[in-house]
Amino acid sequence: MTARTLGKAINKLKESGVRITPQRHAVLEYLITSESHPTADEIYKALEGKFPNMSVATVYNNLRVLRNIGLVKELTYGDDSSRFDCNMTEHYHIICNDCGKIVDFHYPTLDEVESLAEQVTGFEVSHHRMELYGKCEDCQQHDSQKH
Amino acid sequence: MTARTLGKAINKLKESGVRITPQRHAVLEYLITSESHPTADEIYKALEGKFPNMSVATVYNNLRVLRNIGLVKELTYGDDSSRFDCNMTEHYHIICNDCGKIVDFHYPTLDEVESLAEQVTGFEVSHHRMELYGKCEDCQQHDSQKH
DNA sequence: TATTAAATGATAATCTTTATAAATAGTTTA
DNA sequence: TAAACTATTTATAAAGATTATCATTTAATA
Repeated sequence: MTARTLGKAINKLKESGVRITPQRHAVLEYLITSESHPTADEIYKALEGKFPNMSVATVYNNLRVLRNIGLVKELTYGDDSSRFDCNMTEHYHIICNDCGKIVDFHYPTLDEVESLAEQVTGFEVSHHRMELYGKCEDCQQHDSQKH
Repeated sequence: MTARTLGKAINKLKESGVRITPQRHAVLEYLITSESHPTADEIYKALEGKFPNMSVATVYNNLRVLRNIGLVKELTYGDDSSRFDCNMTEHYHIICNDCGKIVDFHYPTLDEVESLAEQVTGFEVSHHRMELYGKCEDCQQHDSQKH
């Protein structure tokens, strides 16, 4: 399944006229196979075995390229590093306040909020972002074990 | 009205056992009177007339204190500087992609999303954030004038 | 007013991300 | 296939926001 996804993604790269370098391929592959939402640094560290000479800038460059093509979404949270998400089906995220885990959360897109906002504010709405925050099940268990 | 708000805020500071220094008072006052959502640096620059010796660190320190007490909300957006919001009534924000303007947008809190997320993910949800993005009326006009 | 803990100011440090520029390597074309 | 053309990579410096450190100052209160 991920192999197929990777193939599709690479086709999209080719169509966009983007060169497929080993480093780029590896970044993309890592994003697709890892089920997580890694930071640029995590990707960098994960690939330094294969590419001991790879620069951090290369990771950032490739993430920007992938994002511009629309293969990757960048999740930004204040000071912390951005995280990158390769799952392009529409979904929201829920984030653990304690351990930082990010879990996908499917919910119908909030179109009605967007249309109301257009009426009220006069903006032309392009998109929205929403995240939920809370405590994940693991951290809830850790808590209950302490008491 | 803002005078009253400022008074209330200062009472809350006193109750919390937080000292009211001239700098802290000025930061709070600026946040309340300015209808905008300033960055730390904007506050710093706005107050350097009154406090030529004030350190940027002082602005950050005070913003952290005010946030911890619950008088101020920090709005974080990736790389860009955080913005600080003193309007503690529940509301969302809509942000202009072109000029960065942030406008308050009132909408009933999305409680049903939170409760559904709890069921689906097993998280204990504490809160959520949502922002809308688009083009504000000013920037729409600028565009139409160009064509 | 004297005391004491908290806050300030100056500065250095940290951390993420971007810019720069020379070297390298895909891709295209002859 | 080899040469040529660029995009990409690498290494490094730089930028920008925020935090840490620590000596100095100051607000609160007894």
